[in-house]
Amino acid sequence: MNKTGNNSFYPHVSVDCVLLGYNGDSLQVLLLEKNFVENHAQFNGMKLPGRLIYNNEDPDKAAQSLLKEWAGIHNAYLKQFKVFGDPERTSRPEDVNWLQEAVDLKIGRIVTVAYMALIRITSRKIQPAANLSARWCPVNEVPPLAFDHNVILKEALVEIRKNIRLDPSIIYRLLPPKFTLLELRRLYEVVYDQTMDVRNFHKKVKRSPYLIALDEKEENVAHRAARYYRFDKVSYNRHLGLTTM
Amino acid sequence: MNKTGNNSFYPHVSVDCVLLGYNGDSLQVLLLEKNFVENHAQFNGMKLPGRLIYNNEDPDKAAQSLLKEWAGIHNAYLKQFKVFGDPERTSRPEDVNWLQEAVDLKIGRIVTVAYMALIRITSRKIQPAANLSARWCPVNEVPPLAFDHNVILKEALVEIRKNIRLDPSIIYRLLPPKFTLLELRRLYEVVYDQTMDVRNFHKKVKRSPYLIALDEKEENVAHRAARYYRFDKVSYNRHLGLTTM
DNA sequence: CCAAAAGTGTTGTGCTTACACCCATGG
DNA sequence: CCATGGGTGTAAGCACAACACTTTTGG
Repeated sequence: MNKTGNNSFYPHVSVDCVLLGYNGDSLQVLLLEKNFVENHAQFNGMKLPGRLIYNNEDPDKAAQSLLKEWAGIHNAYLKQFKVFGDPERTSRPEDVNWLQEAVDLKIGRIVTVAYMALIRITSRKIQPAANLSARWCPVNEVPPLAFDHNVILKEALVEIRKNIRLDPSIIYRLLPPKFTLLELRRLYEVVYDQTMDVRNFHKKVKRSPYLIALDEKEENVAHRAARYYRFDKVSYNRHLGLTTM
Repeated sequence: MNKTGNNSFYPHVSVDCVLLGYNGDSLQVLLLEKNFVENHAQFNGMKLPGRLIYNNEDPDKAAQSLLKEWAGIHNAYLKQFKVFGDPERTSRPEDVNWLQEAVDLKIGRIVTVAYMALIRITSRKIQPAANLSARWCPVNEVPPLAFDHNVILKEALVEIRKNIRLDPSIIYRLLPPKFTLLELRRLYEVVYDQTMDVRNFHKKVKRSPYLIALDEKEENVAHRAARYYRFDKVSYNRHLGLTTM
């Protein structure tokens, strides 16, 4: 191994973003579809949103701009979680073709910084872009993706669980401002992929000073109406100061 | 912001390693001294071990090789923990000079992947290298470092505490194979920078099935001799399977 | 016998888990 | 009146924090 004077072989740097969304039912990840024709053959495949960073761009900023571009959101929870730098990660033939199509550069290799983000899926449509279409895909039904993106996704899911344990506030980003305890519990069950006891769950969350019961209840439901709650950021931050040390 | 065809402005990628060592007394970090003369002025300063990655090198491998180079060790706990990619991070004038001295390339900017490693400081000497000298420095007495290395160090210390909570086995890498509970407690106290109650500490660690009491005791100490313990990896892994899910 | 560190037990508090029934509402 | 989910309490076990004295050893 040796340094050479030829910069073009030094790695390029990209960001990739595992954008996780919740629609009140299942956890989904945003995938982009890549379609292009090469030598009269059609190539199809999906990938995570991502791109090379610009000359003078902070990777964190690049990830933020991806989030804005694809989800139209600029204040989501967004966290860098790992670098994937294996020199072979972009060398599968389909992936090489895809790269040459997308970027008009001879790319030696790409070191990518992986981010994860959490957003609430609303009715608002995801923006489609130039030659790509975006769609939400349940995390359990993700097809084989380009590059090492299946690995990146898997690691993001492990990471997000750790992060929610350390900082429960981030899970509330997946819920509307007012929510019932059933909705909250469903979300926990989806994220951790396990069922939870109703009574214990209620006791647990009611201990949290930042979960505030409202006077409002559901309306027009064919059963006893559930109370709405909201997450209070101010109380949460106060509470955090007391529990972290 | 725009892509250009000129690759030389794309970021270079480096690895930096926060190598934490314990000598039975305090937590130390390995720093390299950089000395060079420019325009008849002497430049001094310290930095974390690190370098650009080679053309076809996985950053993880690069970090491993740093570890081997500076600590002569190849099986330490070594973990990637964050990327530092602010375009301005290498632009302080002293740092620019240093870079031009060390690397005969015009460096636009460097995105660095930060690693942390834990090792036990033994009597064995740290290898000095070509134009650099290495030395251990207590983490509380670290001088201003090159680039953003003070920030990297600070984040590594936060990160290592999180990691030890999630995986206590890594703390035993800082102790000799046989150790007393006093030694173990001192280490925890140093890492978490707080004193711990002796009795509660004993109760806690004795609950761990992977901490094994030996029949050996200290010898020639001017007080009641303490029992030696050892960490058992096999029991630990068994135990882990039961507690993580 | 003194100095220095080893080693040990109890109590209260709070979190976790397991487990079953009545209540409110709309249709 | 029935189907649907809302909402609640108790007991056992375990982790955690606070707190003080006796034991062993060498000098």
